[in-house]
Amino acid sequence: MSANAEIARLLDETAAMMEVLGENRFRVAALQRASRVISGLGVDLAQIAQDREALLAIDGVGDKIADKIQEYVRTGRIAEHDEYAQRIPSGVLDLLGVPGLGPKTVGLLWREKNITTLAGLKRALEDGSILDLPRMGKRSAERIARALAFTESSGSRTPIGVAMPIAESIVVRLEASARGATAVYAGSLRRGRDTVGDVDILACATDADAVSRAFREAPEVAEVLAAGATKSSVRLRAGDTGRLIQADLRVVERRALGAAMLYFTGSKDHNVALRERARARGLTLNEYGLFPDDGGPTPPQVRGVTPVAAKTEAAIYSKLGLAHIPPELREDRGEIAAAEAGALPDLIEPDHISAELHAHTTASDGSLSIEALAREAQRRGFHTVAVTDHSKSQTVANGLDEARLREHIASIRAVNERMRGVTVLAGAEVDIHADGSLDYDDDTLALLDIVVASPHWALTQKPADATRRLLRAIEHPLVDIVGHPTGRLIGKREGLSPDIAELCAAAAEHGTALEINAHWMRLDLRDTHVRAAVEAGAPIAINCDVHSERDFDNLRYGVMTARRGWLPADRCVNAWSARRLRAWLGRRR
DNA sequence: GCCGTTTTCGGCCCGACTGTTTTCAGTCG
Repeated sequence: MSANAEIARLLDETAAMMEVLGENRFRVAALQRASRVISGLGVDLAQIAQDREALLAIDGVGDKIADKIQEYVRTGRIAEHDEYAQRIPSGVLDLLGVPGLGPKTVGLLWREKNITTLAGLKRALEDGSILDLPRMGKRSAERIARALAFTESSGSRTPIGVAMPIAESIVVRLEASARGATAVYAGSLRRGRDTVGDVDILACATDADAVSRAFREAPEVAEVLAAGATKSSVRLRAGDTGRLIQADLRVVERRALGAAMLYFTGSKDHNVALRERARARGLTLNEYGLFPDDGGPTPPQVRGVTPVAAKTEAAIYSKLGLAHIPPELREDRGEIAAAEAGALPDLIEPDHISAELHAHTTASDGSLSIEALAREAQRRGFHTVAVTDHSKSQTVANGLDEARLREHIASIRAVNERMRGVTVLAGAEVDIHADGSLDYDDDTLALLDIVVASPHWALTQKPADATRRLLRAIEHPLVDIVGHPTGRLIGKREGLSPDIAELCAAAAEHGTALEINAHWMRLDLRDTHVRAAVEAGAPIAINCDVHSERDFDNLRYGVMTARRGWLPADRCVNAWSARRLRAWLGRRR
């Protein structure tokens, strides 16, 4: 695990322990904020820890947290974390992971009933002893029991590729449920995060009740958690995955849809920053609109105060003196300052993509023939598609040895001769061995139009080894793209933790593209890595790693990840004209 | 514990819903 991830985890755990102990909530919030900022940081804290000014320049990092970062880099520990860990059994923090159990209840469970593990909680629910606690009735106990079952079955976050189709089908159903109804999804899904905690839906309709009913009575609903006049929460069965995912619906007034979208899209940190900005301008912002701050005793919308802006997000940003900020950027990572300065990036969009540069055919583990692949690429409006089947070491994927590769290249060239309107490139996805050497020799690589080099195994190497390995591939004169550089699988495999800054600098120097693999199980590079690559000046590829026709549909997840990394279109090789792409591929051949 | 166009102290975003209460605490986003 990288230093950043570990420091973020220790700070977050410290905050959780402080919360259970009932300590000052602002100190807790400060640690949580620092943890979030650090986990999304592009630079490696281990590299800059000596530079105190650089640490203090990080949002949310002050003297105390800078001390903790330096302490961690020096000793591998944070003493304050250890002290709290002495006072609280570790299982108590697991209890906080159960939805509906907050620090107060967890603290009570621990102190009053000595419940310090999920198993202990389960026993107390079964034997009814949990009912001894103050404010703990039968209904609360039942709610906790269901929440516990939920965490055990599918407690972790859901990949965007699973959640997005669910959200889209809910939107369609709600819009059909009442005349003139409008529905949109918000939350981290709209921001394009690689995983989501839940699905947030907003709806407007004259018949709010009909929309709410349609939401709660949908066939996928396994359980209704809340059913208010404007807010409903349910747990849904997520397709055939066997897991459950929470979905929340808010029914809002059409005239305040923009304010609601802003509020429910988040992120939390972005919203807090916007509210602080509003306050500094004598305004107050909530999910009903941007209002003059008249210091009234009740919320302005309750008193019929006319909002300064509410209907659209753009109007609210405008009244706050900001350009409209695309959802993918709303993470409080400098987007507000950029919007104020008119310096937001000209972000890439799905329509900009006109080449797929990582695709497999039946020659290795794909399901399409070369020709079927080419036709599908053409149908999607692409000017170029690269056939990049696996190299010889990928025996499980039917990787090609040199002899088969030569035949394959001839077949690709033959198809390319026949096709009109789309260029089919002869390429390969070549394994990067653990030491950074490649799976084909240079003479073989020189036969190809394009080389994607990817790590597929030895994905538990030490960070320094991984950095050396990937650097060697980036510096290789015949490598055009490094595919899914860390090899992570979301929720399943952490993958490599190379020094991203070093890789990006080398990629910029050698003109080698780093790939965002658009498959929703990978999304690797991840958003923060893309941001580092953009800042370093490295080219980026967004590829679908096509194995079947449907894989092309994953492009949108890759593009959302790119946007989260502030990627402008002209830095993405897949968005270049055929001519520019050819010139780049020919630069060293 | 952070932070500053209200600035080095004294604030720190705001509302919906539930359950167990008779007016509100806890949780969530």
